[in-house]
Amino acid sequence: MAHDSDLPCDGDGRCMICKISPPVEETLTCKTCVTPWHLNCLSARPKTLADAAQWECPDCSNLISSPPPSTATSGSEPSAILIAAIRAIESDASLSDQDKAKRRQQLLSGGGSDDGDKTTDANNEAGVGGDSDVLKLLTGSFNCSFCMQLPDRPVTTPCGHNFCLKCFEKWVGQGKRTCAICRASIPPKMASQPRINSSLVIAIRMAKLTKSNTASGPPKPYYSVLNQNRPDKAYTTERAKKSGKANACSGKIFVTVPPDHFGPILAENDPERGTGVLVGETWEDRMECRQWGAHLPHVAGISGQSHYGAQSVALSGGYEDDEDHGEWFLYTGSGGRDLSGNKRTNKTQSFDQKFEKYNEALRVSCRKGYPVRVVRSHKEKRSAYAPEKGVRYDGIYRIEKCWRKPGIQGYKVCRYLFVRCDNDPAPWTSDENGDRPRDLPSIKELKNATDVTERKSTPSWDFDVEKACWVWKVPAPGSRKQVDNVDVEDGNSTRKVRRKTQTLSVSERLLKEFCCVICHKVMTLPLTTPCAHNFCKSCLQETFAGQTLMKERTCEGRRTLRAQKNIMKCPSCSNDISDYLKNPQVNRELMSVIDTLQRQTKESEENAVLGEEILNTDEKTDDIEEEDINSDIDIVIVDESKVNKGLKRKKDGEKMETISNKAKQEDDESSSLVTV
DNA sequence: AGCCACAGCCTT
DNA sequence: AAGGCTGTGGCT
Repeated sequence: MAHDSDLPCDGDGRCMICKISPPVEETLTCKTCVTPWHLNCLSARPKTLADAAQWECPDCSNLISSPPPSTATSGSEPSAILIAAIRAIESDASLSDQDKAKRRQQLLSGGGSDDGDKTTDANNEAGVGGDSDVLKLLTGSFNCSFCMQLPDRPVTTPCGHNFCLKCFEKWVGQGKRTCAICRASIPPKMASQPRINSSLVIAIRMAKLTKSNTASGPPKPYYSVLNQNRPDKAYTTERAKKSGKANACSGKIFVTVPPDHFGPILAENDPERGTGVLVGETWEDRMECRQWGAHLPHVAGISGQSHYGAQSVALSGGYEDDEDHGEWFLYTGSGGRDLSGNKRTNKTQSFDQKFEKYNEALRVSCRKGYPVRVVRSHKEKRSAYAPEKGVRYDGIYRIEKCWRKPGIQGYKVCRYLFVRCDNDPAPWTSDENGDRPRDLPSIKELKNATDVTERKSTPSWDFDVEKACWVWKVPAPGSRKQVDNVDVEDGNSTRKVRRKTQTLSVSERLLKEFCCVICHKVMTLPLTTPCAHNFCKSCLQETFAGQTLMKERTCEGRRTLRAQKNIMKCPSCSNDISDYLKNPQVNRELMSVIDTLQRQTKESEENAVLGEEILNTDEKTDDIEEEDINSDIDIVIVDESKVNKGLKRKKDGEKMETISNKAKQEDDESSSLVTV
């Protein structure tokens, strides 16, 4: 790199060394990268006017001799190609200055020279929409400028540049504290704890997957996140504002049974351990339990389909009517509660339960005598059989009867008699054998019961006296669903593919990943915070509308206390991003990818509508004025009424002052660019 | 696309 | 300790 004392002017034209904005005659512009430098602060100045005209900044002139850390194998070639490419752009008379700037930017941020000749054309392949183009597009835009590879763990600097985590760490490890591309300083926290930009991860993974899919023959159906690509543990998505399992995506499902699988989960469906799910197995929480297929819903207590049957239930203490005797228990159906608003649980009943939905699913399992898996949660406090911690698999039960009766709260509830019928002993018993058929307990409440249902036909799951174990007497119902974690090519053409997989093109799915968490639309002027969350510039501005960086504090009118820093929490993760908000820079690489994807989507839609070729269109409207992109955010803004869309809670105790409201106009313009 | 759910974290 | 809050995922 350049001599350590050499630094260019920043985005506002201020010299990064002396911090003044030098007049034009004191600035020197690099002929290669067109960055302005302050003449007086340069360690080596050009000697003649002619030299000045052909001057190359210390960064560019050293590009060849100082390859970035991890390009040892590729040596100087990429840099030489890069410079040649920049020169080609500069000499292209057909481009406006703006276009040139845009292309330079793309190049310097890892713009692919992969294609050899037309370096920047990856972004202009709109309309074709071929899936492999998407990978090319990402390769052209997100390549780490150190190693020239598509990063598998991308990190984004506050100045809006993307690198591999490894390369970034290496760079920082060398003591560098400025961005390798624009020289903006890297905040200490980012340097010590870089965060992976998970939106980019998903996008890149998706593009790679798509490529491998198209490469090997017919296109495979695509799942928004394929099971095999999910992490082993539950994780929180970009959109989920609070971390924690309640708002988490499930992790990988380890077993190979379909979601509507009845009965025990056997060893053959457990490629991970080869044991199947064993009675007594305990998991941390419902999410983890889900991953092993014992009980899939992570909130609901019943897993089932009203016309098909119920596969499993959870005893979690949600219904006070439940009565647990270990080998048998009385279970209460779901519903009867007012869950309006955003409640998920509500202990008070306000209407009768009916045999519909999940309750009906349980009744089907009762009639058919299907085996039902049972898990008990530590939250069931009144039961002696509940585990101390976590969620435990207790084996197979059968529903022998069901009925309705007035519940403790007065409203009618659906009731089910579950009796254990597993080949393994229950976790609480020291018995070495599993269950034998047993007489049904006498249930007092049956006297007041209505709608009593008993099984009339042979139970599907029953005890075989000869084999001395519980088996399927009637073949298990065929699964109507597909296992999510095996490859989905070949064979069965009647398989159902999820709706979203059929309708969305790759570009559209990628665009979905690039949605702003605040407005839920595809980002315009995307910003990436140091905590690695992505937002529209305007949305982030609006979120902190009217807030100042510092908070004045007065002590009951007497004297002014030292101003206090105003904490501005990232809308995604509650990290303080006030420092970042002083001068956030648009992630241009991301922006250009979004641009292209939007063009592709738009054009493929038009193609679909017209069914004929579309002529080359001018892309003028998609261009964004240079000045708009990184104009300062003064953490100032605008119209408070626009801010509260239920996404942001106001803090009452704090009074903020608005400095000005100049940003409004720009803002409206940029938000009008939102498409899709 | 809307509804529903015996979660789990955070605030009071 | 109790109640509030809220993305997610499956069913309809």
